[in-house]
Amino acid sequence: MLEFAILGLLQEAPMHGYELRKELTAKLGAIRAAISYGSLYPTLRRLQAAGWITEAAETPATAEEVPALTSRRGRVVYTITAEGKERFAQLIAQAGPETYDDTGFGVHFAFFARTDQATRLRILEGRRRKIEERREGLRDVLGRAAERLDAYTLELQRHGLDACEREVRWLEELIANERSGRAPTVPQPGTAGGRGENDSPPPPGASRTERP
Amino acid sequence: MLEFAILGLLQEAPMHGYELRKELTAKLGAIRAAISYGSLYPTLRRLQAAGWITEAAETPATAEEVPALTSRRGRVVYTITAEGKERFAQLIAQAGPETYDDTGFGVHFAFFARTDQATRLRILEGRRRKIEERREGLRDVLGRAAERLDAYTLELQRHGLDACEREVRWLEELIANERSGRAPTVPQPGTAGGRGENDSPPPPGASRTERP
DNA sequence: CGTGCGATGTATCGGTCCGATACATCGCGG
DNA sequence: CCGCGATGTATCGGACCGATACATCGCACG
Repeated sequence: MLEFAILGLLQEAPMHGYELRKELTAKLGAIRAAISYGSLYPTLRRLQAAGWITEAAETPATAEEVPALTSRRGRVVYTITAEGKERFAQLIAQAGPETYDDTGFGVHFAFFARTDQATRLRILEGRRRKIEERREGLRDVLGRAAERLDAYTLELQRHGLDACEREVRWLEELIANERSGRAPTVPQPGTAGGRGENDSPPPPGASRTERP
Repeated sequence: MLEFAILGLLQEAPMHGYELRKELTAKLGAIRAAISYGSLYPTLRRLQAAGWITEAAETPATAEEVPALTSRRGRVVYTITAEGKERFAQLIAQAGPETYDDTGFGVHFAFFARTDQATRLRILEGRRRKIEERREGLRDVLGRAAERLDAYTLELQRHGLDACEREVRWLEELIANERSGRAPTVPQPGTAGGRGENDSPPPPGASRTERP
């Protein structure tokens, strides 16, 4: 999952670790708290070993002076390679069952702008199916096993069931929008600034591995 | 987290691993998919090593016959010890920051029937604070950084923000109920059977480590 | 009559990710 | 001038997951 997110982000610009974490947190803030460095740095090393990103120590370019004095620990800037872009495209195309769990779906959704329409539709429907199954499970428990559980546990299930129903409705809307070929619309310009002119998704069919 | 859940469940009845997993899945179905055996069995071993549970091979009692023939691999039944109950009570009393993340809160909430009212209140308020912070973070991103993000990412944040607002409202209700000393009421007797006579929480102050 | 398949049941292994921790530099306000 | 918060890189132990292996039981289907 982290691998996917990093490859996706680095296609927008080269970054160093700290920056990567901040961008990741901003982009995925809705689904996970904050990426730990304990996962980030090992993953970066793994990606580099696989040849999907390259690591370049940041030197002040044309400054051969002050060579060893204090030896400022340079920031390490990571850049995605052509193989890395291929890998990212491949990860999108695969979209196995882990794509439908909470985290996996969220991360994939966050990079829908780099995903072709057919795959977007497939992922949305896979997620919907999964949530529907969870919903049925909760309904079963609330219906059949209700007397075996205490009031708090039941309340938790009820809240979970509500969230499931809500998400299914949300997914239905997104799927309908997707089928009609439109970008996700802004239904409520209500509270926070509903400025509408955002990136529109790439035209369906275009591969779109270059950054804008 | 798993440790806490296992100790909580085993206070209702001794169980073997498979059963434990099923009960765990039923009780926590709203917050996590299913506990993996890859976590369950090592945790059971850890709990046993710490002396919080005991392990007993299930023998057919008064049946010394058929001693070695086919040697049916007996199920292993786990029982909580007095130290285990103490440990559980201690885990409830601590309630650190990890109690407020999604999983931690869910698990603790599922065992609110074994938690005293003061702690329930503390956990609910801690959770509310945490969700409010997440909500503010999402509002910031949607307000300030909106033009830097694509339409899909924004839609994800909007959905996340909605979920936060919803959860805060839910928590407010629970907190109000808790302060008024009532068990969680059933607001909607709508769809699934709203049978009301469940466990009521233990009287505040009572230690309540015995099973009913 | 057998045979295969789904439920029950215990268990390990590799890998991902988190939380705590350590350490260093920089700019700014007190 | 001193501390403190932001920036920045990095490791370590531990929790948990997903895949896998293996064994028994009962029942439905041929």
